Amino acid sequence: MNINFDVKDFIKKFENSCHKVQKKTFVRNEVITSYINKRNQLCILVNGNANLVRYDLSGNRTIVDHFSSGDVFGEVFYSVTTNNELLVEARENCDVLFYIYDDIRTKCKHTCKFHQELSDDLPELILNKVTDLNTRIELLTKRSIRDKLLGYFSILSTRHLNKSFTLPFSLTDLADFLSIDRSAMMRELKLLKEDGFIEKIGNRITLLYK
Amino acid sequence: MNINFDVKDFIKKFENSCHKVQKKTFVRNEVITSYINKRNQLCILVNGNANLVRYDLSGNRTIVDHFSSGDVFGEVFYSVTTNNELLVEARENCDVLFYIYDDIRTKCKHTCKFHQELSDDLPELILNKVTDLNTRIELLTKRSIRDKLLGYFSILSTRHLNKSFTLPFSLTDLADFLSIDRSAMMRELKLLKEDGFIEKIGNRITLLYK
DNA sequence: CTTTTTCTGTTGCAAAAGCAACTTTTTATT
DNA sequence: AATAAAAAGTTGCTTTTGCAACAGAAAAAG
Repeated sequence: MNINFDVKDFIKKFENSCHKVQKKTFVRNEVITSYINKRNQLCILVNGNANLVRYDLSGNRTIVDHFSSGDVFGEVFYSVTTNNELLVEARENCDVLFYIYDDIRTKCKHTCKFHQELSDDLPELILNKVTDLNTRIELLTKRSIRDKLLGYFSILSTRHLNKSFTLPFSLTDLADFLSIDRSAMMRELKLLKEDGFIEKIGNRITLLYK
Repeated sequence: MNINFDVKDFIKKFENSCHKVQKKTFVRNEVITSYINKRNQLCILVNGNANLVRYDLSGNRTIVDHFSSGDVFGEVFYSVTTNNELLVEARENCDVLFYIYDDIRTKCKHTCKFHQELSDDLPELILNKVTDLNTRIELLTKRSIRDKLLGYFSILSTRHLNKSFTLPFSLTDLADFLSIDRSAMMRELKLLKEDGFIEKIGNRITLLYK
C-alpha cells in the first residue's frame, strides 16, 4: 500500500514532528512486528522490503501482503476476528518508523503536527488499502494457476508501464502470495513459456501477448 | 459490510437530511448498479439482499461481496484498476438509498446535516470494509474446498453466536463466493457430513466439532 | 573465498478439483 | 393450482493441482 503523495516528504513529517514516533532498523529475516497483540501501532517502511505472513495450522505459509519502501502497515489495516498469527518479516535490512496510538479511529486531540497530518492522511491511506485488497481478491478468485499468474503479471506490467518487469519477491514467495503450490507454479510457468505467453529469465518476466 | 452503530438511526439520517439522497426499489434479479461507469454513488441497502458479482472472460461468475439490510456499498469501497464488469444484483426485492457525491475523499463543504454525518462516518465504514476484505482473503487463501467451507462456517457460527445457522445465500452462490466448482463443493459437503464434521438440512448447517 | 543456506527448477505419482450431464426438489410466476 | 424456472443433489470421467523428493544455481554468512 504505497502512499500517493511524496513519500520522502511524508516520512520527514512523521519523523520530526512527534516524540511518539520511533525509528528502528531490522536485518534480514527479523520479525518487525506481529499483529496478534493489539499493539496499536502504525508502521512506515522507510527502506527495505518485508512480507506480512500467516502460518496456518496445516503449516501452510501465506504471504498476506508485501511491503516496499514508502509502504504503510499496521493493525489498523488488518482487523480480523480470527486468531491466526500474523508476522511482518524483513526480507532484507529494513528501516521502520513506529507510531504508537491510543485510538486511531477518533480525531486526535494532540496539537503536534504529526497527529494532524496522520488524521488527515489516514482515510486516504485506508482507501488505498481497500484498492489493494480488492485487487488481491480478484487474483485469488481466479480459477487456475495460469490465470492467477497472468493476472498478477498483468498488474505488474501496468504498474511498471512496461511488458518487462522483475518480480518484487522470490518465486517461492510468489507461490505463497498466490496461495498455490510452488512446484505446480513452476510447472505452469514452464508451460506459459512453451505456449509463448511469456518470456522468463530468472525472476524477470516479459509478456508476449496483446 | 454492516455498519456498527444503529442501522435504523443511520438510515434515517441519510434519508431525511439531504435532497441529494434518492430512494429506489428493485425486484428480484434487477441490477441495482454497476461499478464500471465511475458513477460516484454511495448506496445503502435498507431492505432485502443483494450480491456484488463479477463475470470474467471465461464465463466464471464470482460473488465479490454479499449485502443484506443495513449494508453500505458503492465504488468508494471498490476501486481497482482492472476493467471487469461488476454488478450489484438484487436477490430479492430491495430498497436502496443512493447518494451521489462529487468527491467523497475530501471533507464535504456543504452545511447540510447529511454531508457532515457522512464525512464523520465514512472512515469507520471503510475500516469495517477492510476487516471484511481481510476476512475474505483469509478464506480464499485456504488451500482446499474443505478448509474454505469450514472456515466460512466458522465465521457464520461466530457471527450468529450459534453452532447452527442458515446460509445467507444459496449453495450455488456459496460456490461462486468461495470461488470453487459447485458440484465439487456439493461432494465435499457430503463428505463433511459423512465424516461427522457438520449436519446439513437444506441450507441450514450445524457444526459438530469442538 | 569457502561454506552454508536459500532459492530455482524438475519429475513421478497421488489426490483433489473441475466439467458435463442428468434427476429431483424447491421456489417463482402466471 | 399449474407451469416454468432455479436450485440442490449426484456421478463418471478428465484435468489440474499438490506432494515429496531431488539436483543444481545463486545468494548470504562466516
